[in-house]
Amino acid sequence: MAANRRPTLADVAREVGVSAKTVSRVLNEDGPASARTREQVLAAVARLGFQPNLMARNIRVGGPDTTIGLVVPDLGNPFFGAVAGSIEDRVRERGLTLLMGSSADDPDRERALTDKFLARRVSILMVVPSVGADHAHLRQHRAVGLPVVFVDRPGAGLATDCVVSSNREGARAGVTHLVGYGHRRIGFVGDLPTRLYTRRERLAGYREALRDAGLPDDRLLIASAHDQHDAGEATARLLALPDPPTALFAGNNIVALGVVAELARSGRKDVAVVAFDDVALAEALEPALTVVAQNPEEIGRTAATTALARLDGDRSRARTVTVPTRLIVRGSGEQRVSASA
Amino acid sequence: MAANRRPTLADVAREVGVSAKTVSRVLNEDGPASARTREQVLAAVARLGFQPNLMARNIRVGGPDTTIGLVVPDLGNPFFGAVAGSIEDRVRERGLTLLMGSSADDPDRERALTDKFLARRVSILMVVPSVGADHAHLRQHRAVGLPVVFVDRPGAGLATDCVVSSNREGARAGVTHLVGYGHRRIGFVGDLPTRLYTRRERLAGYREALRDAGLPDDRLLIASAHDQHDAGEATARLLALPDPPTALFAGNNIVALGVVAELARSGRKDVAVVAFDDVALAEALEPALTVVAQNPEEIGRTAATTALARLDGDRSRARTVTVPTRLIVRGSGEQRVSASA
DNA sequence: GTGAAAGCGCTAACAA
DNA sequence: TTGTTAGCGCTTTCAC
Repeated sequence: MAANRRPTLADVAREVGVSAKTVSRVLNEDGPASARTREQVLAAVARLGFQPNLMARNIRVGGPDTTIGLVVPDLGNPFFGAVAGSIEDRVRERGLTLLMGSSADDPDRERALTDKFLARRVSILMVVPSVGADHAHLRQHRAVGLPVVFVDRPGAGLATDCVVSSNREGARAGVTHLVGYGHRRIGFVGDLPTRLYTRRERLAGYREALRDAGLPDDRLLIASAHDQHDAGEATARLLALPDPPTALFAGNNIVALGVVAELARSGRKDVAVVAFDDVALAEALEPALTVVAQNPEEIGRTAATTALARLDGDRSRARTVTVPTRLIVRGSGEQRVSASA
Repeated sequence: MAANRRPTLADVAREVGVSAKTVSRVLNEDGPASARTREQVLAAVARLGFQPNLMARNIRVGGPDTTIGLVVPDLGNPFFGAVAGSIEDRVRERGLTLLMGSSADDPDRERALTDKFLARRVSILMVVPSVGADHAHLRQHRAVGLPVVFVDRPGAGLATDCVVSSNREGARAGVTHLVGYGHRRIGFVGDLPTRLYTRRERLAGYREALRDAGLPDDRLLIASAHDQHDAGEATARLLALPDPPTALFAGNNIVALGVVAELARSGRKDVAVVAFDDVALAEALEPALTVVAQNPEEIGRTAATTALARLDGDRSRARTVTVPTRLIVRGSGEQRVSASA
């Protein structure tokens, strides 16, 4: 019960009868040390259960901490989970540890998190920027050598490295797939807010595909949803239109869940669907869900690689890397337009 | 380009013409400060873009760092993502930040992560323990006041708080559901390794349900898989048995994906299924997937609440909290046994 | 091969 | 209301 304090370097030194510096030397394999001393020190360390205080070390050494700060909108979203896992894989070999937080797409929460990360002197800062967040304040940190990377979306007010999916091209390919099966009225169910980069890009890709096909862009066919439930309702509303869509394009993984669930609920097998971002069990649906798959592992890896290069002194211009998406045709896009139209 | 050093408290103090302590006071709203001084300090802080070094502060204050270390097997698994998000939600109000890492269920990686977290003097340590990991080394830290909580599985070699799902009861309820529809040969597809706590508990629940129903426990009906792909193959093997199961129980979310995908691939609608842990789109499958849903949010919340109570001085005995599961009947468990048997 | 002293950036304790 | 001194746990620097 005695809240005994943790042993320090000095405790170990005292135990062995050497100076603190000697212990430090042994532990960091810095400078020389006699075999005998080394042995004694190591024994004492084990005996006392000494664990060096990394914060104290960092303070003295002055360099950045061996952590990497990552802000995502939602830890529970599998897409961001996959990105985070990929980042971790890539930076682990460099001894970096992940400091993570979720912003809920709230600029204030994002700012609070990045401020905390900066106060901890993270080695690298990665952010999935929230709509409305400004990142001008990060400029000074970047200037002092902190790599800042935006992930999934570009940030505002700061020119720095950025890794995104090929949202526009992907959406265009997905919608073109639907057009190819004769659909002329294709609904778009996007996420919110409408100013969200991914939403805008994917909508733009949708519109490009329509234009390519000479189809009109009917605003009535464009819906939005915050979450899976809303996406289901938006789907129902679209299908209840006087002149309803015969196909739907889902703007992200969460929306896709809602769209697919609603079609299943209402037994509408006649509506073609393509979703942006892959979802679990897509291939087990009937029909199996055709998707524009993102590559979260590659996004994470690229972001990490870019940041590490900066850490190693890469001073080249900020670049935006676009990670390709891939149309995975599984069937749901192939419902032909019925004669009713 | 000049890798100028970051401003320190002393820089701010010099800029204003006061002592470092005064700046410290203003920033921490410690002690008094004249309106004028406060104003000047704040202005200088903004002008220099000063951000206090949290590590230095922590070192001096001596308490634990305002971080919480969390080790999960896989950041990309939505179950652990949901747990992590829930923990973060709960501890954010206390100003704690998440330090996260994935162990890949490897005891060495787990140990490396916990050691790093301990070296950072985390306020709380939460671990989803890997099979084969020993946690005796954590005892001394717990003794010094560090709350240690095992999540999803009990740890070995250390009696401390633990939060788990009602694995056994849940599995039993799920299998009983299948028994209720006349199934006498029910396959179990579990995860690996077989020594995994959740695997063993769920298998035990499965066996209890069989025993309750007076059904034999046929070892041939028990399969294992590491990942989704393997689970699909295991499913195929089970169904290819001379006397195959008419129903399957999937032992976790990943296995469920494989089982369901394989049944879809082979067009086997006659096989009943119940899965442990909910999966996205379960309700959109045909038939919709009946699951024993876990409650990752509640698991995370409970783990966090328990740990915070310890931080606040709760010295009561270590307790294991079991978070209830819930059978969500959606249809896939209701395929009746065909006459062929 | 080892140690003493100084200092990293910050705050506790005591003055003034 | 403000400043001074000392020291958190560690490493750097320089001496021996």
